[in-house]
Amino acid sequence: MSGENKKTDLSIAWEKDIREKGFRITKPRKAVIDVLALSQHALDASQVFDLARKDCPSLGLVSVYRTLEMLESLDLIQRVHQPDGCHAYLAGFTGHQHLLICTGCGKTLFFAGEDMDNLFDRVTQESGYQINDHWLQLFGLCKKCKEKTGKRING
Amino acid sequence: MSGENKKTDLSIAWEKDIREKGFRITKPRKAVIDVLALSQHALDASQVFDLARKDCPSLGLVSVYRTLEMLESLDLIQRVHQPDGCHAYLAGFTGHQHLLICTGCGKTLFFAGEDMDNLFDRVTQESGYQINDHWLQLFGLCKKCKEKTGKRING
DNA sequence: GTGATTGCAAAGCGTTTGCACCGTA
DNA sequence: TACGGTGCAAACGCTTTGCAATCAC
Repeated sequence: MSGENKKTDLSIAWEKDIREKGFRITKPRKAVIDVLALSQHALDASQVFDLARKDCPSLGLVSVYRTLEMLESLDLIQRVHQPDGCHAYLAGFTGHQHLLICTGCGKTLFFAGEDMDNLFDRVTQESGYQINDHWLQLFGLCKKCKEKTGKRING
Repeated sequence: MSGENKKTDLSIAWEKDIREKGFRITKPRKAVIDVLALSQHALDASQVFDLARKDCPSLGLVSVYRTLEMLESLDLIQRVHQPDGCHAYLAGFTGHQHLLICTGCGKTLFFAGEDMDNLFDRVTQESGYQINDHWLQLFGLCKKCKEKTGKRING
């Protein structure tokens, strides 16, 4: 489960990556990067804005959008699609989405799914399609949210 | 592969369903229903609007939105999430998304994926999450689009 | 110093709402 | 006939763009 990495390392690595690509590290960008690198939740622009303003009160929403765009183009974050929206971003790019998302609190983990090759082979044969990419997302409740709903009458 | 059903039957069944739920069948609704029931592609509001206007020139975009909302609430269509957007709708509700989408022409098929239980069990044990729902989407090229890109230098 | 980056304000775009008229049942 | 449904126009919210001031390198 790579979603439990130490995230401080991640933001340092990102800054290095960003510099090497010719972009500058600024205070607004640092604030946005820290928020995303530290979070295990998919966050939308507005949520990143609110959280990052604690570190950088002068931050503008526009800079959040522009930083998200940059980080996505560098494959440092990816857009996450959920039933209630597709405008949230998550740190950690794996090339394709293998996500486990808690519908209670939004906590998100990546997982490996190597044993899907059989399914892909079968669908390829049955459909005649050439499969190039895939998304696999599981929705459920994390341990904490499971306990909460178990203890309450109306979760 | 249920994506290859006879779609004319589908729109008749939908109209029955809609009437039974207390909604009226009107010309604008018929036009929208026919477009969705006949299409094997996920279509967004604007695409449905353009296609349905051929049958019902007076149709307004607002009615398209309202009809899409109604059909989704009746589980007759579902929203499809793709890398380039999540505002398209597809006929045929399966309870969860098991889709095979052509990135060339957008043609979409449903497929069965029963043999994913092993994966779900494994992820449940490793993560402690209680998995309630899942999306599995494959992206690739259908037979026709595969041939096209094979024959052209720049597809 | 210089050019990338910023925040603000305004524009843009897709979607929703208010309302008077229309058409189905 | 009654009221659900319609199209238009306006409102709305999120996102992008234009621009002068600012800041990293």
